Amino acid sequence: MTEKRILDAVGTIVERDGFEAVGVNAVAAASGVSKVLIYRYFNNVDQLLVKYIETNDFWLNADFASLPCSDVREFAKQIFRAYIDMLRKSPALRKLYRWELSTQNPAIDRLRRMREEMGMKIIDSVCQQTGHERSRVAAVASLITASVPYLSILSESCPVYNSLEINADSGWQQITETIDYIFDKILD
Amino acid sequence: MTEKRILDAVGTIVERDGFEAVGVNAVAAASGVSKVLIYRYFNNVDQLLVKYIETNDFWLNADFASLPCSDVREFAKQIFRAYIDMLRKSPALRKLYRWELSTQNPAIDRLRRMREEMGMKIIDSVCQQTGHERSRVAAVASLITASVPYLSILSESCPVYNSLEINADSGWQQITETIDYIFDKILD
DNA sequence: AAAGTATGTTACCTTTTGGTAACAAACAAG
DNA sequence: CTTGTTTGTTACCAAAAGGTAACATACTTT
Repeated sequence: MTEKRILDAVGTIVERDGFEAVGVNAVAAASGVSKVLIYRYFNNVDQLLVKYIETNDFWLNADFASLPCSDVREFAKQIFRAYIDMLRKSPALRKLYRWELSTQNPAIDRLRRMREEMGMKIIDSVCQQTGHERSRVAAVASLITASVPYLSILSESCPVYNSLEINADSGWQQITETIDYIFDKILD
Repeated sequence: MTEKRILDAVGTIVERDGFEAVGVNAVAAASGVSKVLIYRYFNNVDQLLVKYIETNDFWLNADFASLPCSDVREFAKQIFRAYIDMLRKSPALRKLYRWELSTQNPAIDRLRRMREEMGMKIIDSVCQQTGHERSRVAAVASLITASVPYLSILSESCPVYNSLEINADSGWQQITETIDYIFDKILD
């Protein structure tokens, strides 16, 4: 129960200030639990964060497998839509992506492996069913999947990017439509 | 002269550990200059960073205007190539882009305004000469210009992304080719 | 009832952070 | 010569960081 209170406090801090702000003192203050107990339950802050990431398992929550998959092209579009939705509605996920860019640890490595695995699976199936080059499909997928976290993180402090309102639905609708368009044009 | 030593030290720290690591103590240690002098020359760390950004003026250094601009499509491709090159070869620029995602201050605002202005100018000319919708062109440009900093930052700690070797020339060649390809397909 | 283990609190420690006061020397201008 | 400004050093301060020792309480287990 105390353990849960600590992890909940981590969640609160992450959503508000990001993973960078998670320290023993901050967590102790936010949870009302003594510092010493944090060290007893989790050995140090790193392992606390690992536990937080694992319990909120970011990539297991992303069950793209459940999407309707009639057409491959449509399936890919759906995946990107789900990806955008997740990042747009979850501050914690945005913070995770931001944190990744300046930190390295086992939890992040694991997430990357899962992401890589999932990505390859999708790219493989797209190639198989459309007959396109793997390298081309991989590059397109990378460009899109990389831009989405960047723009969603940026939107928190920069409302407009190249005239796109990235902090509003309208901007993301434009982005979604353009991703669809690229897919229609590229995977012809 | 002392001023230069301080700014140089900032550069060293930024390239190695990023803007987040620039503090009075760190700069004093790296430059061999007393803390007090840092406060005398620049009033605080924020203004020191502003000065550093302004002297290394990141967006004035990016003179895309000097590129050969026969065909618009070719011009756009050249710009993206230059953009990728800059980000790939300058650790400081990568660190700036990373820093931007978690900080807000006047210097960053200014950079964003310049970026926005330059972006709009290019997008305008592309639209004008190809007859494409502004919103579509803006969205494509945003997707690409957002993915490049993300992937280049990521490459420092994650060598492979969707099977692309983003920490090697080969991966970026693939990306460059695909950007060209997208342009040829989209700006038909 | 006694021993042992899990749970919690208080109080302390060191290091590093940003920031300043006070004093010393160098040098130009009256 | 002396006044004032620039340039610099030493030494200090308070706050916040990560981290631990020691003690108290409670709940099992034999």
